[in-house]
Amino acid sequence: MAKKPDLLPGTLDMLILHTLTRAPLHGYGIALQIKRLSDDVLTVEEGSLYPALQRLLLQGWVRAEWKMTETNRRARFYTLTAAGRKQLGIELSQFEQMIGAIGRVLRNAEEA
Amino acid sequence: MAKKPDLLPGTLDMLILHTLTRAPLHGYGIALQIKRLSDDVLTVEEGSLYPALQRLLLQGWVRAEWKMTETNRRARFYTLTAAGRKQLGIELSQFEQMIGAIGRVLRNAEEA
DNA sequence: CTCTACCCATAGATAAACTATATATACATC
DNA sequence: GATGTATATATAGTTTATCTATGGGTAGAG
Repeated sequence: MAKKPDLLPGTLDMLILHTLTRAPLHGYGIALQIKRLSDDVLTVEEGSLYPALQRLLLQGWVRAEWKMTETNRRARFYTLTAAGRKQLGIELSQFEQMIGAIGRVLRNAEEA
Repeated sequence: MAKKPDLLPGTLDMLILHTLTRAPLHGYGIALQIKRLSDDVLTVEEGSLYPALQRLLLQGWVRAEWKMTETNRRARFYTLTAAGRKQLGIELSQFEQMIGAIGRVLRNAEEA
């Protein structure tokens, strides 16, 4: 019926950083977790995920190391840095501000 | 301290369509209203606004006519069409679904 | 006659996300 | 030993939305 965007643009970095607050994870695991926690509403495509992780690395918000998974596969595990944790806080508060502002606009409804 | 995006990408069309549910408005008025209702959090730049209005026209979600404003100026007034109203409904429900999904992901907090 | 607020519009840059593709391994099943 | 599926990373190329910067123009106040 309607095209479904996979994500709300501008929120991916925040979601990834948040996902890493619990424990280090590899890219594939991050994508899976976001998908599952969102009840399949949010889907992180590979072509969005890996460039995003490169961005976060470059900014110093995460660091990465190659390890073996529980299922015995090579994977790159990402860990949130102190700077990343701070950045997450910034992004969360900006996001909430935006959502609040959009809510105020939308609540100004068509006259009763 | 942090760069402030003017809008959440992907939400502008929805905001414009919603603004027109009350009454026809010209572009400048739409931008002002969004800014004011959001307490200056959301700023619709002209370079975003007018291309967005062209998109909406092309999709048949609004129609436009030149009129004079109360302040005696030429302006293009946009009116929501039936299709636009329907589209607004679709975008609102998708937006709410997204916000809900993001909320579920973010609520999965760092272990206590 | 100058300044400010009002009004429209587009070209070009930037950035984020998507599609498509490539590579590769572990393990189960046939 | 072949085949398939789920796991895992990565990039090239496209699309699209938004922003920056710029251009034009008018009404009315001072």
